Amino acid sequence: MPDPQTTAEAMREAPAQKPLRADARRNRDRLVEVAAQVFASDGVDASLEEIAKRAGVGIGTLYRHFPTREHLVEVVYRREVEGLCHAAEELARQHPADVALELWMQRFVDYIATKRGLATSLRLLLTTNSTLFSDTSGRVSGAMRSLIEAAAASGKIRADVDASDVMHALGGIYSAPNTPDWRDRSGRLVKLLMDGLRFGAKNQ
Amino acid sequence: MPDPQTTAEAMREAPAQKPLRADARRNRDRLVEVAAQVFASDGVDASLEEIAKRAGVGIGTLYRHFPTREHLVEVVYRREVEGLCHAAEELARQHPADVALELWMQRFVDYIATKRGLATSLRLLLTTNSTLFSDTSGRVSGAMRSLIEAAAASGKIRADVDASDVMHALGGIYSAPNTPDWRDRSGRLVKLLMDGLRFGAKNQ
DNA sequence: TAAATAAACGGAGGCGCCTCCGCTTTAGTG
DNA sequence: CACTAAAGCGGAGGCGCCTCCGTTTATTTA
Repeated sequence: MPDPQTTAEAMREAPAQKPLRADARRNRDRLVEVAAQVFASDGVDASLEEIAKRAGVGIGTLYRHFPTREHLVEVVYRREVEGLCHAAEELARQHPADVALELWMQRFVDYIATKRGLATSLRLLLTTNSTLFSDTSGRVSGAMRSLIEAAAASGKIRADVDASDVMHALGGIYSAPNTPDWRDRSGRLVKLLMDGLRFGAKNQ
Repeated sequence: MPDPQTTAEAMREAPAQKPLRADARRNRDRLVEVAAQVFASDGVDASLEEIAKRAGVGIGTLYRHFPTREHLVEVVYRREVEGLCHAAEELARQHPADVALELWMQRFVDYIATKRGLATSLRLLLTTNSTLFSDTSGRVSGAMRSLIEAAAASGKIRADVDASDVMHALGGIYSAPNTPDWRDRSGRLVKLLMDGLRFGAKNQ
């Protein structure tokens, strides 16, 4: 019988999946990376055979790692959300709190922009897979909350704002129609929002 | 300029579609009929080529009439709802009001049962296409309301029930798990519901 | 290092989707 | 009825999906 403590911990951390063989791990990572690019440029209905080819693996390998298109999309999506949240920490480290917040919101908006085209399929995935939804939206709003609290604590923005309100304000971007000047508009929206947040702040 | 009244009426009745040529109409009807059977037995992911073949037409013909799978599914679905509502009138004509209600509810339940397997795809279609949802649910609840009101008016069931309550009660069927004795269960549910409705009725 | 074995690879093949366009049929017109 | 234009037909063809299994490769063992 195996050491119960080790087993239990391993189970909690990585549920029942032994480490992949080196080549398998390489191929898997490569596939996710390529898929992220291809989905971004061609949409989530892009050809999986194309993705396999660009990743330099056979279609069979793709299907072994990701039994359905949705599996692959989910992994890519989670990775992107992770990147977004990681960027929040990075920006917080390298800029004054209010600037970090502004830069991050801009990046968030850009990210949403790239997802607009995929909205239908992605919405479907997010409604079907409720775990995915709660995980990712929790991560994102958590990142935003940290940035806002830090900015408020430093006195760079007013202290009386609620993170979820700001989240909703950014959400207004969704309702904007698909005009060509979309990017500019959203950029202005973020600036406007920041002005509002800075208004009446203690420290400058 | 065309006669405005004729135009307006034609527009309201059949929005901008001139009558089909005889052969086209024949093929279209045939396709819908075959599709209904095939969807029922194989699910809404059944092969469209199979449907075309069984209907004795080329795949091109199917696609001309129904540009996407969803179009075809929608037409089939509307037809079935129509059938269900028509059955309500028919039953009302041929049976005492309470019996008509009971028979119809049984039929409704059976109908839902056949749709259980398709639930995911159908739910998707119904959430995507909100017109379809409101049209059909309106039709169905209307049919039910008529039956209930007639039964209440004739004194065969109590007069203090609300049609929407009964609708909800039937909806409880959805929550039942996919056990093998599903049919029997739902049959008993309908009987139980009818007993409740008859309890304390004026006329027997 | 060599052999053994378990893990992973990859692409052929079969099937369904959907478009495109040359051919057929229908519904008017004289 | 004969003719014609418009409407409709249909299936070949190209592409993507996904499975299956013979071959290759990483890891373990001796």
